Amino acid sequence: MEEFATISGISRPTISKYFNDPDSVRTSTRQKIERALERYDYRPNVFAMNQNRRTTKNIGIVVPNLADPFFSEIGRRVELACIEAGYSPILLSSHGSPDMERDNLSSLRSLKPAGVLLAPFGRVSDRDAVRAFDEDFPLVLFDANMHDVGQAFVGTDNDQSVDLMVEYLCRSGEPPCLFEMKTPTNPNANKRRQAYIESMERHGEKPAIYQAEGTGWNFEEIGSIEGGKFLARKAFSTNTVLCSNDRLAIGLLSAAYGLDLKVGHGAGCHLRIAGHDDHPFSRFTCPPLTTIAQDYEAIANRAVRTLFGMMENQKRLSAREETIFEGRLIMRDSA
Amino acid sequence: MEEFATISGISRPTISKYFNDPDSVRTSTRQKIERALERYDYRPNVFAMNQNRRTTKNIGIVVPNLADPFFSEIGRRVELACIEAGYSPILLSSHGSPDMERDNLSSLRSLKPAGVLLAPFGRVSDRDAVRAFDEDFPLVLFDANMHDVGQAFVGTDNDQSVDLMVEYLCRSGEPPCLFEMKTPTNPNANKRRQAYIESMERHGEKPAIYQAEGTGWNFEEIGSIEGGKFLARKAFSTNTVLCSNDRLAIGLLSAAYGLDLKVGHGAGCHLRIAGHDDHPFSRFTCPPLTTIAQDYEAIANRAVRTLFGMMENQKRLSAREETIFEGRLIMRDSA
DNA sequence: ACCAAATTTTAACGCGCGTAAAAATTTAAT
DNA sequence: ATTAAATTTTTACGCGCGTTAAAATTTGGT
Repeated sequence: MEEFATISGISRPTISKYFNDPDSVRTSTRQKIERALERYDYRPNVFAMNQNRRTTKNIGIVVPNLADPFFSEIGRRVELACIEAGYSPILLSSHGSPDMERDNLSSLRSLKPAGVLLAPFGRVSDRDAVRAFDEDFPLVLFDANMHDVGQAFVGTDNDQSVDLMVEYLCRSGEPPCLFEMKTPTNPNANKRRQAYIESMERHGEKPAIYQAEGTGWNFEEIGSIEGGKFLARKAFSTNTVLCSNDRLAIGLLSAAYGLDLKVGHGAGCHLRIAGHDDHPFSRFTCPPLTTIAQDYEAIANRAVRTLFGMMENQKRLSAREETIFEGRLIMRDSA
Repeated sequence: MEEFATISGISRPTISKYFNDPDSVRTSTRQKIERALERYDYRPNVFAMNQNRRTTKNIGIVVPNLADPFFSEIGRRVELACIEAGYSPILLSSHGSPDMERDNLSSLRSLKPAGVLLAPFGRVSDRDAVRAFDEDFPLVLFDANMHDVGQAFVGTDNDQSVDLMVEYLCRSGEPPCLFEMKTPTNPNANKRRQAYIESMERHGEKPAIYQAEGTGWNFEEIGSIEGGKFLARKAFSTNTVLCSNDRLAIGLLSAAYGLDLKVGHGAGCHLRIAGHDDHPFSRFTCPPLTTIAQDYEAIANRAVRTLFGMMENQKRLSAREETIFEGRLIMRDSA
């Protein structure tokens, strides 16, 4: 920067000021700098900049698992929303491990982020670590809530969305049973189970829950193998299976196909299968998957807006802010 | 660090040495430090560390589009391989835009990465930017090659893999036509087309290529809509369609399902569909997709190994090193 | 041409750490 | 106990930039 200051004929502090905000210097000097910039490709070191700035333009984004298209999709949107606002997002995946979530938060500290968007694991997250982080930085949770942690939460209303799906399934055929993992990896699974039970009872139906063995993030495989066992044994009590998420549903669709069970809501179909989340590939399953669409765009935008709002008002929000968007029913052919 | 040095009773340079390599200090002092560490949660600022170190532990990883499961899968493996080796990978997605690829490389510079793994866009990458980066840092290309750029390339042998698939399809039924995008986003598409043509000629068959309109990264949608048009018009010259990649194939499967065309290699099937890449979800399509498996694990590991090798031998490799792994034929039900 | 306001320059310090050189200390070996 | 080798401490500088305060300059208005 010293060098560049010399050859551009401007003092270093002014150059520094320019890079901090080009409009903060006189037009004539700005032009001088920009002309020098063309001849001499100089770019300030962003980390050295951040070392002294009280506030950086860095935004941390942490998701549980980028290999899950749901998170890669919502992560992508959040990232783009930050870029659009002139910030430098850094997207970190915890690779399915709460330990790495802690590590990620920890390494974000050195970045001095202006704010952080976290989709936590939920109950298995390191509560103390998240809370400690929350003390030091503006923190917005999304997708999965954690009681009393983070200044704000943005997500989907599982009660509403599950109820909507149950309502539709009841109206259009047999009431659904629920297919989920016994020890769910997805942090929203518990809420959905609860929502399913309550909704069924409201509809005067008896809840029936089928839980797949297996742990980890290979939901399709679990859905296919464990769900296939239920199908083969004809264990499901109804012909309508609501899956806790689309990836399980995709696995179950695959198992049904292998067993020559025709899935769909039309005549001659053996089975209806519905999912939740509107996974990017759900439109292309065979048959296309009836599911609940989470409003990715709205969640991403609101989470980012909320964070930016917190960043502007220096001090913490007076009250924790929870925003939940309604899910939309996407009727396709599978149910 | 000054503070921590004081309370641990050790001088700052020694503390610094400890964090650089715990084994470089005497056992007794290491224990003192570690005991102090327990009482006083101190962690050095990694970016301040990197500011002066001639060599950091940072590894940059750049992929074209994390929303594509192929890249999120291989990115994930590369990332984990780096972590395992004690490095700090940072995974960047170019969101489908060559401009952002340039930006990503540019912002990686400030990180002073010990090395970078890049899956470039190929022809549409900013050749000069990549080459300039290559001058300054150890750079390994993977997935897509760029002529004479990067010190090494690791990928899949498209000639071999496509030939293998063509061979199988010819032996087991009608020879395949090729379904691809007219202006392919995937950097390997051109190689695969060429490989298809040559392989067909070697087998004494006439190549037939069908190109879908549309640009961007929504391959499934393009495969479904454009591929569906070909199917509806019965335009494909054979009953066997080799898709340039699995995502197109997934779209085409979906279109076939919608048209009530039974896909598979068994009796009573109208159509065979094959893909390429062994996309993480190809096992769960209906029917499961016959495809070519790229050896993700081998590619990821070799790319990382190669990079580490380059990082150890300070100077550049004498010759550019290209490693290509063979694809494996995965026979499932779709073809 | 003169003055106040706006801007830039000069000079200097700080961030959180790496690193180098010389001096002091500890350790291991004879 | 002596000595040499290994480590640690002291001291000081540097990285690439932000930031501040005072001094110098430029600008706009009249």
